[in-house]
Amino acid sequence: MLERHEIEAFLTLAEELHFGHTAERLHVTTARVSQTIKKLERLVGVPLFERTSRRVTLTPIGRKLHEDLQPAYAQVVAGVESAINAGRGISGMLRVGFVGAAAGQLLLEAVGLFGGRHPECRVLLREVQTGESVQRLRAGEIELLIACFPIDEPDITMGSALLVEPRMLAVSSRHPFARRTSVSVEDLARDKILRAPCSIPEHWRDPEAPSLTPEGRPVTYGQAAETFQEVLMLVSAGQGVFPVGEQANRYYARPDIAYVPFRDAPPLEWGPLWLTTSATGRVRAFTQAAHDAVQARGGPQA
Amino acid sequence: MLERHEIEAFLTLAEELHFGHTAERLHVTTARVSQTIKKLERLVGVPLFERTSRRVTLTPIGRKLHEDLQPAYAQVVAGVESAINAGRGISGMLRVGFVGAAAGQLLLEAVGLFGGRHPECRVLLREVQTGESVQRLRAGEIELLIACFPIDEPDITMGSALLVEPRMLAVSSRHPFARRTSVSVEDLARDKILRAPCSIPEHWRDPEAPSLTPEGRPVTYGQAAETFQEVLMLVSAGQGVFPVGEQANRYYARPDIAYVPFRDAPPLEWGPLWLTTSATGRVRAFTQAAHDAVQARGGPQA
DNA sequence: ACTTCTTACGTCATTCGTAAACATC
DNA sequence: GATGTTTACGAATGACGTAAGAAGT
Repeated sequence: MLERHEIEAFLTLAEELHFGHTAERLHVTTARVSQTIKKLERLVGVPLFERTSRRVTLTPIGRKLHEDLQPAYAQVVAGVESAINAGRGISGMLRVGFVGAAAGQLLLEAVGLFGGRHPECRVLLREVQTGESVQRLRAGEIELLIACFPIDEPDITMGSALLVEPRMLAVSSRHPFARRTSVSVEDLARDKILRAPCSIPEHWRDPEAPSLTPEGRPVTYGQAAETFQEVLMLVSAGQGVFPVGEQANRYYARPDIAYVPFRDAPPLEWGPLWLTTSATGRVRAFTQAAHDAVQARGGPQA
Repeated sequence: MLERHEIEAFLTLAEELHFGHTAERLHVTTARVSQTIKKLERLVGVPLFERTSRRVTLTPIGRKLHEDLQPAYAQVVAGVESAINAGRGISGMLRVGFVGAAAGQLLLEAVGLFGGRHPECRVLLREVQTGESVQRLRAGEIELLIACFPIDEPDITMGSALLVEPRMLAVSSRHPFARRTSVSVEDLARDKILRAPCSIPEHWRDPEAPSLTPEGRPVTYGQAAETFQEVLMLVSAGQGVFPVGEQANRYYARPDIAYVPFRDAPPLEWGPLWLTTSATGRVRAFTQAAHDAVQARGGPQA
């Protein structure tokens, strides 16, 4: 079968009908065009062009080949370009999912910066619930997810943190902890912890005894919830406690919920997450914009 | 833009979803497939395949690219093949070389059948000498060669046998064997064998000891000859013996030569040979006609 | 432990440009 | 003789296979 340079030499010469112009368009020498065409003709078995040093014309078989090849090859080129654009390009649409309200303001700044840099790419923001966020990525409903780290899945890549905030524990306002000024990780052993995806970082747990606190107290888990509102409802009902970030205090302040800071928990990190196989130009450009927006504010801690 | 080998590697892998099978189909190593795909993915910017050492699957962008490329590339291939068929198709002229007189009658029947089927294609018959027959093919002086099998060249394809005839040994009429009613392959060790291309089938020889008979007797070779007349001259002069087909008895009967049948040699096969890269429509059509002509007679044995 | 994909490296084929020859007007 | 195509030849890119390595079942 034909090599790329052979097809392109043929198609270009069939258009230009001039070896010199063809060579110029392809950025090669005329000698090369001549040899390439000759090789093609050896393959096909008959001349594709009739040529004197004054005029080049297509033979009947050459004309037929051009008619067949030209649209087909254009389609090949278009397909590849479409793939490159999908993978590397920064246009079309980028669907960004976000969990909760915490990263909201941040996200708006990132969208603004990204939109200024890449006006030809629309951004669609969609709220997703914690429990379904990863499926949404995998299903291709969103290309990028802004959520809290870490998500320990082999096919998902985490970007750099956009927001780093102290941990707090959400408890019912009638809970004994509600009057504390701070709690410890060890206190988690003293009530049920409600379960929601991404609620408890893996490194809080001993890998060999995931149900123990760092000092070895047994931890018990309560009911599982899919959305943050469900969690708050269960907390309010006294069904358990739930570790959150400081931002919850601002966006989810409720009289029936108290947020008590941890004095010894590592901070909670929020940032971009995407399928490793879908690290497209759009995704990279948006995470870059988000990163830059955060740096402009003074970093993810601020 | 993509090179041919890149497109084919991608399309094949997208079909096979297995690097090993892909490499086999493309006649390259798996390492090459891996590198080619990786290069493609660098170009597109995202993975096209998701792979572990156990499973290979298309990513969404890979699937899209396959859907775009597959039909387009098939059209390119079809266009080129159509041109090749038009160019080297069954019209114009076909030059057929033949070795010796043995296949002469057969060839005439084949030409007659072919001419009836493809009146727009002229057939030029040329006698070629054994020693030069393959060069004539390679030089493009003939497109098809009717000679005796096997010719063990990597770039040459053998068609199905047109004529299968018992082996005989050509000896001088003064040779002791001349009075025998038959000879054995083992008798070859008792005189020098004259050398000519395609005289001794490979399967007569032990691959690890090609100068031994099946039972292990040493075989010695005499002078080399380029044409059959040269061989007969040397045989007549008592310089050695030479294995031939039964037809030699008919077309090359001479008082100074005796042809003694082998009682234990595999038969000699005659048939069409062509450059694998030049299996043109004309060549295929002619070999088909020759095959059909032989079948009409009752097969190659008759 | 085995299969399968990836990486590293040396070798070789093929494309490339330069330059001169050739053909046509 | 001017313009334009073909042939010849040395240089360099890059595609290839081998072999060792990594990863997953």
